[in-house]
Amino acid sequence: MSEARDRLLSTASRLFYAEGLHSVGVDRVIAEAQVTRATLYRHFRSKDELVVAYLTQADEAIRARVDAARSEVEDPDDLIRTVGRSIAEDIQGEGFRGCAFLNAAAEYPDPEHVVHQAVLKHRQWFLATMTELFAATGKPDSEFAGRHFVMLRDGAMAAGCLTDPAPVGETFLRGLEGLLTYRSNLGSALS
Amino acid sequence: MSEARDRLLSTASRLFYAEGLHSVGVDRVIAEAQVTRATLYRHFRSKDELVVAYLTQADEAIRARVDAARSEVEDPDDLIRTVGRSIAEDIQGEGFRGCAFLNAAAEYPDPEHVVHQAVLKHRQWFLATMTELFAATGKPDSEFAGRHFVMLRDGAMAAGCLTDPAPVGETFLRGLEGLLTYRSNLGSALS
DNA sequence: TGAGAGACAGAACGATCGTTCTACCTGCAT
DNA sequence: ATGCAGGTAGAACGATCGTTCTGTCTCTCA
Repeated sequence: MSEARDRLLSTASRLFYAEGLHSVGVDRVIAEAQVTRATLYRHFRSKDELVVAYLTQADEAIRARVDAARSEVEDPDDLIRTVGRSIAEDIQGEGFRGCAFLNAAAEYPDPEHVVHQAVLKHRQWFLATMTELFAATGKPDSEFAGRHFVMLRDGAMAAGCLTDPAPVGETFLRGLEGLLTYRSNLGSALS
Repeated sequence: MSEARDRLLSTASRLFYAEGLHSVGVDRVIAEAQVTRATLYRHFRSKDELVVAYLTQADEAIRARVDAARSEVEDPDDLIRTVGRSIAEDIQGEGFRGCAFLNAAAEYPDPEHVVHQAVLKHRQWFLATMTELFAATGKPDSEFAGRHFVMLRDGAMAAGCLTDPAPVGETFLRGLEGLLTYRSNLGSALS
């Protein structure tokens, strides 16, 4: 859409992710985006809506990456590994500050709040998607595997910005490999 | 110490944990603790210090629980299971709102900030302690096992307040059992 | 040519933030 | 008896919060 809107959203995303949602006020955003207050409120009804737009953008970026991996990798196990490696790379990347959604949920604990609900929506999609990927391996109990994967991911994302990210990424990938190995010894799903 | 200080700290803990650090102002705290502003600032130099006191109290409570388990359970594997069950119970408990430390880190990303450092201190202790417990099993690679345990815990704590806690707790305990099984098939540590 | 949308500038709103202040009262220890 | 620590009460500080407002200027498209 508008060029000012893009600058607004990308600036807000950068600041929100790096410094937190409540810590960054609209004054900071409009100053660094070089936009006036009126412009912000023309494109976003409120700060909450700006936060939701930030999370929506992050959600779409992740979906796009998973979809890309899906179309590039055929083998179900390798596809899961690809997603896992992508996560491990994120953790090691410059300026990594944890999961944008987990951080947002920590700041907006009220389940009724729009921001909190945006987090839930993303997480529901991600869990369902990972469960699908595990189901595609033909092994049983993909529900548990999906939850296990997400749990490892959440832990890795949370710890990755609190300690040296290298061993965190390594532990995550090794844990994932353990899960895949465990499942490789299972019989095929009956249903 | 003082009776007003206790009321202050317990009220602050309840509000901070339930609603977040930045969302709860000092006005809320003093109102619900039925204490005046001057009383708060007699006992705590600033709000930051009150937050640190809240985290310190939580840290001590967790250390006490681990120490209690340590003196009650002899078998190393069972001791780890006991700590794991304690975490799973927390997640299922009334009013669970995630890990107080992970939530605090999300709100205070600056590594130099006293609150952030209180989080790091607690996590260093916890990781070191769990690594010790795994080392006590006599199996090798306790470093990885400790990191793996903490990663599962972090993921479980993060997800436990975002979805139905029952399957989260189940997944966590099943993942932990998988880790213990994997290690039971390892040879004894050489060093 | 003229209308309307989008961005500009900037003042101002009431509310809340964390913090400091003066002043008075009480209970306990020296 | 005196002093002081710890509590009460309440006003006030400057700063920042998110939001709304009145204007003006500049494009684009009918």
